[in-house]
Amino acid sequence: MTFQQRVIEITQQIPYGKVTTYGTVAALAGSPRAAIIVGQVLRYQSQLHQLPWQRVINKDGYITINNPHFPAEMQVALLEAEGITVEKKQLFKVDLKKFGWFPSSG
DNA sequence: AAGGTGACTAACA
DNA sequence: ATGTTAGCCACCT
Repeated sequence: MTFQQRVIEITQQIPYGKVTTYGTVAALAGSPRAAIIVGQVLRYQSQLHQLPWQRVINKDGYITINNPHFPAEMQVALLEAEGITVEKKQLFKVDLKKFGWFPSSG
């Protein structure tokens, strides 16, 4: 079981209408300091595994995606389609207190 | 197999 | 509040 496989499984467990952070996924996958790797995994595997990659954002609630094929605007659209409020006037910020999914801390 | 990369995060300033 | 720096570590080639 590789880190990558764990990331994929955990991402698939994020409930519809909720979001979590790269750091949280990394921690659940067993490497709390490998948050940046979570992003790499999603970048390479999101299409192949049809992952809900849009539900993973950074710890401050901001969308920091950097993938030409999946721009931030697309991620915002996908999140809003799930009923998640995105503050477009504040760098695409999501309220983690309201929409965050943190199984290990709650 | 070794090295470059970066969808992160915590410190600093 | 913004901008830079360092540490991180598994991804890919």
